[in-house]
Amino acid sequence: MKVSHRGLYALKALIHLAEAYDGGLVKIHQIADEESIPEKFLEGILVTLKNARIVSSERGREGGYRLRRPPTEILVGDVVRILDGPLAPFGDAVELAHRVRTEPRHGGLFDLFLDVRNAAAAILDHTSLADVVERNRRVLAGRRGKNRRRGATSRTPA
Amino acid sequence: MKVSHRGLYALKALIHLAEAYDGGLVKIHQIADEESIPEKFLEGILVTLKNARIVSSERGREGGYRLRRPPTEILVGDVVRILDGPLAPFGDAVELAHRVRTEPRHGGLFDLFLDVRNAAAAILDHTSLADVVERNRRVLAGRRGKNRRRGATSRTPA
DNA sequence: TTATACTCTACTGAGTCGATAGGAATGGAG
DNA sequence: CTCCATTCCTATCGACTCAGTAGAGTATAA
Repeated sequence: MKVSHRGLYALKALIHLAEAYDGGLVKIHQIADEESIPEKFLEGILVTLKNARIVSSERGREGGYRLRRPPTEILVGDVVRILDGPLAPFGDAVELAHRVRTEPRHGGLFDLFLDVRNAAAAILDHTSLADVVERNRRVLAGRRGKNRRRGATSRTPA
Repeated sequence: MKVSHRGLYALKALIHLAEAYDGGLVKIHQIADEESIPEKFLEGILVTLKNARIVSSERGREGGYRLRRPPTEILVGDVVRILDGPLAPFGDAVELAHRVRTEPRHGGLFDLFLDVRNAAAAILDHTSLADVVERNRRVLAGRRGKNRRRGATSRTPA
């Protein structure tokens, strides 16, 4: 699995929107400015996220973008898949499972890749935008405790 | 992290050499044939592996390739890094650690990526070619037990 | 000396990636 | 109704990577 600049920009933009979730619409220009993302490039990324129903938009003078669901319900794994494809290091989970069965001499190799993709999925599919925002704060505030908070609905510190 | 066809071919060729480890030299032609890899393409891959000191070669009539170290001492993680670069989903471990510290608004995001790369490394750096050969056999022979056998050098569980 | 095998360099055609340009559609403000 | 800020769409660009090929060069055993 590889995360491109596009994918990184998308995540940064979504984190921005997550932080502004209760504040209504946010304009592309503002996101691009504060996150140092080329504005025209971000345009295309947001359209992709809109088609994937992650964000919604309104046009015209008072337009802008907002998250379509609360930040606790948008998983990093989904975003990565939309922008950069499957989490697996080679092909996708279905193809890997297939090759485990059909390539007699190398079943174990693809099975190993499947383990890697499952390990990545275990992390990214259990981390929501809200979790990342929380983690940003934690890292910023000294980050002594190498705590692993899990779950889309995580709330409590400690 | 992304494993290219090149990386996959390399691993298949190395597994081939691991199985023939006690049998002396193996010719490119033979590997290419039995593993269905374009011969000229495999040529270049093996030179890369030779420069990385994973395999050694001898020229001339009775030439060929062999592993430079026993299959228990060659880790899949090393091979992937040689052919396809760092295991991290973005940049490498050093860059990620640096950005955790220097991007105040998104430290948590890069910290998350670091978790993913560590999860991948925990698997691939504890699996040797010998482990993969063993796993191939296991998968081939029914593969009921979803056992995780670890490498001769393995130390910590994930 | 010759056949066989590895070595090296260069190249190609297709595709991806980050980024930009220019305009069309939309909707609020005056 | 007209302006204008904003999202939306398409097209293009240059640089780069990737899978694969071509061909000449070098070492070695028989």
